[in-house]
Amino acid sequence: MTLKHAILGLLSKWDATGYDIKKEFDDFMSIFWHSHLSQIYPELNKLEAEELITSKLVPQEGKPHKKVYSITNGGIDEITNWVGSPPDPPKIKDPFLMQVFFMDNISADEVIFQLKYYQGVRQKRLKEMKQTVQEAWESIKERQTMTPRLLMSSAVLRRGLEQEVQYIKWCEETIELVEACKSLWDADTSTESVLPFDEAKELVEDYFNVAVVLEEKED
Amino acid sequence: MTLKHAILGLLSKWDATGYDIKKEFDDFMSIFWHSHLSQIYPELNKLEAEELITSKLVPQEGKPHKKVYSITNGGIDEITNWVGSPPDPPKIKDPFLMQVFFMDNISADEVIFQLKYYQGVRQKRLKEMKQTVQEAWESIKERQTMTPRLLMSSAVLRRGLEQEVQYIKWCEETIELVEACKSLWDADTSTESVLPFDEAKELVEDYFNVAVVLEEKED
DNA sequence: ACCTCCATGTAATGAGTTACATGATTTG
DNA sequence: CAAATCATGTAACTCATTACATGGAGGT
Repeated sequence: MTLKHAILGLLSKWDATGYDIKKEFDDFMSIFWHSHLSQIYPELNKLEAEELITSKLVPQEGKPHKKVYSITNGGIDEITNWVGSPPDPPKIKDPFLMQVFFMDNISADEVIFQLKYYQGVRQKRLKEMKQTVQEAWESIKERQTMTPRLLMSSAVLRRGLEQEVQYIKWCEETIELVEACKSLWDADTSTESVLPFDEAKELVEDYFNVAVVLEEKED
Repeated sequence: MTLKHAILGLLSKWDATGYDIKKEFDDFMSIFWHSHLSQIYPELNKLEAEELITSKLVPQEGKPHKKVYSITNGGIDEITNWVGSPPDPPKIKDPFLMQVFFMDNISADEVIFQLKYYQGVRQKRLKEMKQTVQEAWESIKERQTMTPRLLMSSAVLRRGLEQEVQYIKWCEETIELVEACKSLWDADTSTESVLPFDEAKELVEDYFNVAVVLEEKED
């Protein structure tokens, strides 16, 4: 249960409504968290009951009323404590990588198509992220102020950007690998044109070595 | 609901027990999936009821009996279809990145300590992954056979490895950044030694540029 | 006219985790 | 002698997603 800390962390900075929190999740925290409004609202009520946050109703003209939450001293204690505690392991669910893992079930051409399609999806996302970061950076430069908070959130945003860049590069390299090993998919039909093992071996080893050195030579 | 497809995907390759499936998740699929036995067993029963898989009881000596599952034609259809369909977006929950995002709440020294600690955690994991991949690769070289299945799973494993390598590098670079910007944390106490904005700006821009080029110059 | 933004919630369902229950064999 | 491995499951609980409900303001 870390939605609690995602909310407390945000409220340790500014007061906010449930709606604001959701937007912050989507805009700047999507690399490590996500949640629905229908989960955020009950959680806010729970945190208020635990006296980690308080709220006040703010009526507005031409817009619905809003409930603005503030963190309490108890809430500050809770978040400070949590930030300095040993982290839980990440829980990743990446359906696309799972599809790739099982793509021997479809043809080489379809594999390439899927990889290209997903590369496009990621490229689009990278572009959006770049723009968000760019805008945030411009407003920092205008204010001429750097704080620990801005520094740490920049660090996380950079991690998100480089993750996208690398995912896109991986798609590219994997497309090339599949392209070069296409004939492996024909193993049942024609025995002739199938890639010899030693050639495939070379290709896969090179593919690994662009990203990570597997064997450190010992001599 | 993709646990279904994780199981069907595995059974499209070999027959397996619930226990085997769990091990495969932990050993080779942990980069994109994870699940508990208490979730796998009921799911297997459900898939059998849907006639996507079948089972037979195999008694063993000195070990508990086991229930070996095989995929049916219906199951093959289901997995083939799914692999070629547009993927759901990934769902990441990375509590450590979230902690980093909120680490303005603790001192610069504590931040550096946390980053170093987690870097160690990731280094350990990388080492384990390297060994798993190495062993798998050795056995492939012995068999002298390359198949689409081995190719695609290698691609996913490499993605996992490079992800770890990059995460470790990010920790390193972020430690350096925080080290250089340490005095930002003293802003309240001494107004003197605080880092001027322009210097901080330079440091952060360099930090971004090692990983990703933010602004493409247009002239 | 329709869609998106603002704003808050409840209800139902689905997915995931932890705890409980059992028990022989092998490894450190 | 304790811990891990093999092997299957149920029950209780927490967390996450989708659907439902409401409604005005402003843009295309």
